[in-house]
Amino acid sequence: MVKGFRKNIGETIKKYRLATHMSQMELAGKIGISYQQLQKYEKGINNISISRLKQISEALKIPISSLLEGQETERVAEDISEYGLSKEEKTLLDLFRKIDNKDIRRGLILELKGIVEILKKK
Amino acid sequence: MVKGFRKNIGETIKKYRLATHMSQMELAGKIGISYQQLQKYEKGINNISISRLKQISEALKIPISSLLEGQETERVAEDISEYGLSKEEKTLLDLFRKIDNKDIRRGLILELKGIVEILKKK
DNA sequence: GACAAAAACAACCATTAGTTGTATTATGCG
DNA sequence: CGCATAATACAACTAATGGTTGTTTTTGTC
Repeated sequence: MVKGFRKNIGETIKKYRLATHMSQMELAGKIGISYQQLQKYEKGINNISISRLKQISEALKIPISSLLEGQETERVAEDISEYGLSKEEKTLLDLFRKIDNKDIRRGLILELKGIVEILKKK
Repeated sequence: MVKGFRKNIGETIKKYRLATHMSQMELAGKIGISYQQLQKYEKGINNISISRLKQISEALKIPISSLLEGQETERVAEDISEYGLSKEEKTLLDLFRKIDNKDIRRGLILELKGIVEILKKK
């Protein structure tokens, strides 16, 4: 699954391999697999594991990140602020902390439980 | 092969998962695999492909690089998971996160604002 | 055109990624 | 406490694929 992704990486590998004038056999030899297997990587037929990718990056003398180029998600941590809380969650917490009345806080928790309970049954 | 590497990544995944208060089931659900399979990733039993890692990083809302760089990211995750929430606050957040309906979440925030407003006037 | 070397294609096997099912361990809740 | 239920761990199995070798096709270059 997620084939397009795989293929992309394979092409990137090939690109860097050619850039250093290495044949499939050479590179494959360095990382200890058959060149036919390397072909599969480059063509996106087989999945590439992290450890494999690291070996390849070392053989090509480039950082892993170079092989991941174009793969990194753009809007990664867009709405994540400190402590791994989303803005909305932070707002919630900030408001909640302003409620100094214990009973009201308890009540709110109960209300949430109720809502969650109802939503669960749908 | 190259087991140690794999395991490290699994542990990093786990740390980030816990940091965002996600259960194995939740995260596994988001990326479309069984939670048992996720366990294997976290325990380093199964290899993790690049595409899979990307899915995971997206589900956790962190860049892939965070999962790749062993040590450095470990500490970050540690910090995240240890932010000082009271038990009550944690409960609140956990419940809030179970509400997948955006409007309901919004409504709750508004309600809190109202409550805070009223309390202020006393 | 000939000849190698490099790359593609194919068929096959061994490993494992991924599944479901069950067991165990927390975590509430009355 | 004691019971329920969520969360995690463990086991057994199967389908998929990672990886192999063998053969064909392409790509030079002399």
